[in-house]
Amino acid sequence: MKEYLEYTRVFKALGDPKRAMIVDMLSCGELCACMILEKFEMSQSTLSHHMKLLCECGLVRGREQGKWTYYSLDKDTIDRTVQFLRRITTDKEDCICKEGAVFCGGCDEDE
Amino acid sequence: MKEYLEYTRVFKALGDPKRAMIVDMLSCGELCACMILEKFEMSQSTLSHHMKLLCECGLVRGREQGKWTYYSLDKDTIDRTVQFLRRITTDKEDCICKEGAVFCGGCDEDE
DNA sequence: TTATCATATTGACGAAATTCGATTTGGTAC
DNA sequence: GTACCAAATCGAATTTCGTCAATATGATAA
Repeated sequence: MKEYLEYTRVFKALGDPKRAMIVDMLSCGELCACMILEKFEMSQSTLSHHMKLLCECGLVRGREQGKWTYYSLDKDTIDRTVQFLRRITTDKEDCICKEGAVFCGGCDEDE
Repeated sequence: MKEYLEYTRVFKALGDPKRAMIVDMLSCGELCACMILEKFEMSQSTLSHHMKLLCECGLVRGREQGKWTYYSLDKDTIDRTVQFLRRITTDKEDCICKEGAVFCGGCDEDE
């Protein structure tokens, strides 16, 4: 259950087009905030907010150096997120659909 | 650009824990709405709303039969979403970070 | 037809997200 | 020290989201 919350935060972060584009930009390597800001029509405070969200869910790491902050992707979080997505979309023995009473008598009888 | 919108809708759909759980439940096969409803503490209208979102982004397909609606995962959408996630997080030649002027003079000079 | 059942839709509400301008923080340069 | 720059934070306006009760739709059963 805690696992769902962990990864749905990542998905929520990727659920905004501008944040997905920021992730894409970072795929080639570390960038400082000002470089990212140049590519988008948004205020500095808005970008900072997006970067905070991306960092909080674990997708991105920030490294402060002097007055700049450099951002890069956390490949480990990405790998685990892909694995989670694969897991919840693949048939498996311990699926939550098999826990407890999931039967709907009406449906079974009338089908 | 249109691609970002297409897949961020999928991520947004996966960004809610209950919807992620619904996807997980469907991973073992088709289920009717009433079966899913039994597993969650939410009203029928709320579930219907979630199912609509999951269908609209392409993750889930609905099949109406009599008075029931059966839902199942769209594996193709899932595969393409995983590929998209891999693409935007992997170093590549045609990355958007290489388009146009992305330089931040100040950063380069002072670093 | 009338009743009933499964699901979808509508309308309303509070909570959360997105955005910006203004300000603050903390580092660098003079 | 002061001035300046990059980034974070704050406060407020607007939009979107998640939720429910009530109602509508549409199929089946009697």
